[in-house]
Amino acid sequence: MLLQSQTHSLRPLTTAHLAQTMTLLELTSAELCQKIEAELSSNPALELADQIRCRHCHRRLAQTGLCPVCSRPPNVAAEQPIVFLSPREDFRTFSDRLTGEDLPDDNLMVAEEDLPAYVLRQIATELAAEDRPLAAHILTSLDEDGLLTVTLFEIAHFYHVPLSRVENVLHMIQRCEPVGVGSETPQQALLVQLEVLAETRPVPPLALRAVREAMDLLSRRAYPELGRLLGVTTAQAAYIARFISNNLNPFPGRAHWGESHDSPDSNPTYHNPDVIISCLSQSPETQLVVEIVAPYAGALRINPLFREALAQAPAEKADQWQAHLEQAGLLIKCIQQRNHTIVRLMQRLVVLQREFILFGDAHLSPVTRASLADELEVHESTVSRAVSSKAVQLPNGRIVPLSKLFDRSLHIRTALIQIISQETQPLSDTHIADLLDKRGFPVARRTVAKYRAMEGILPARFRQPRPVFTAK
DNA sequence: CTATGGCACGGATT
DNA sequence: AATCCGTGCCATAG
Repeated sequence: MLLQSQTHSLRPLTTAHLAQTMTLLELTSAELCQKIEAELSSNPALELADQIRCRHCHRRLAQTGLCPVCSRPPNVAAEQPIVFLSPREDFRTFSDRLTGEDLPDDNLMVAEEDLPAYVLRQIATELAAEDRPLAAHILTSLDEDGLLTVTLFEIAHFYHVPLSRVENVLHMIQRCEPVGVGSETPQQALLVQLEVLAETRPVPPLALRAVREAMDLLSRRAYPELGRLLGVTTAQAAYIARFISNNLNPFPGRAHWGESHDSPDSNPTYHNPDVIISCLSQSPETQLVVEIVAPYAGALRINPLFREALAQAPAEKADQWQAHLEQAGLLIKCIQQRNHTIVRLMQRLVVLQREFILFGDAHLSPVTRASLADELEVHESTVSRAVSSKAVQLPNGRIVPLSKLFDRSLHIRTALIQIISQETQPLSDTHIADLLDKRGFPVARRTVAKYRAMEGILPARFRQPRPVFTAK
């Protein structure tokens, strides 16, 4: 049976095709990258063409010419996002991005590249080129808890730069996911986390003092003493402590991701984003740029020499070679299809969740996978597969699971958080339910309790009777 | 007596 | 078909 490698049908041709497309769709870009590499080394029919780059910005491309950002037509509606495949292989290019300068340290390469690469990617755009060695040095000096093992002074001394510059770089790093990474002590990590957390949700004012002044009491769970020190009751002290342990992590290296703060999910793969969303400008009408990380896209092809050689293949090898050829063609086609699906999906999704992407949690609209599948005219399970286990990087640098864009209750939970943060006296669940109802979120009282629990907020009677004012 | 958490059920989602 | 989520009912703590 001949392989119709020229055919560009978007519809699966064979059951094998179908099955493989399904499997590929579930893979993370990093996993796909590994799979392709495995295939490349075992299958001689497959080869890697030269990388194509944009003539202007040198971004890696899937097709020749200008990248979609550089070539974008001048007047496009803001709602229309720019979506394109970005064939970068992330962890590979980690060293690429640092080069230009000499690498300060050999152990930078393989050993613990997951966490450093993950963090570096988040700050890559803001980081001045001359600060890269500093960032690299810091990131490669982390222990498994994500804490710094060297002093800033040593680094400054090593590069002969002012301490303040190192501090600046560290500050950028600390504010990346996992928040607090690179801190020198657990205490410092907690402080950074509090700072970041306070931007998106209310934080008990005393938590800051508790961390700053009473770390030892916190770790010993000495709540009565803690209460006395802070001038509040034991119950309130316990609440603070619980808030801290629920929402903060003194060892940022053992990261959880996103906002979730449940049990230590030791998901071993740090998440390279599969999709990167950024803004073209600061204005609220900005067009969004969506990069779909698709390793080797456009660079993978069937080795023409192999195809020629096949004609004169020794008889005993002919079958095997033919199989190689078919396998390679199939893989390429499946990858194309995977990318195509993801592009279409993101294209639509970004439009639907534009508000959320730009303005944060409160603006998430509850989109279901089913409804999206319907619009795209694909099967629900296709969307499900494409969404599961992938991560997306938002313009603000946060990396969250793609499934968060399908969260049905996040916007209600943020409304709830907001209500509680503004309460002058603790409101009962029933009362909160009423308030939510007035805002257009009809939820049962019982559900309020569930949301509270999810957010690590204690029941009304354990909350502070009235806001305690502290020196900020 | 009121406010909450636990358990379990049914419908929606995956 | 399996799972998740919102909700109602009931026991319990304050």
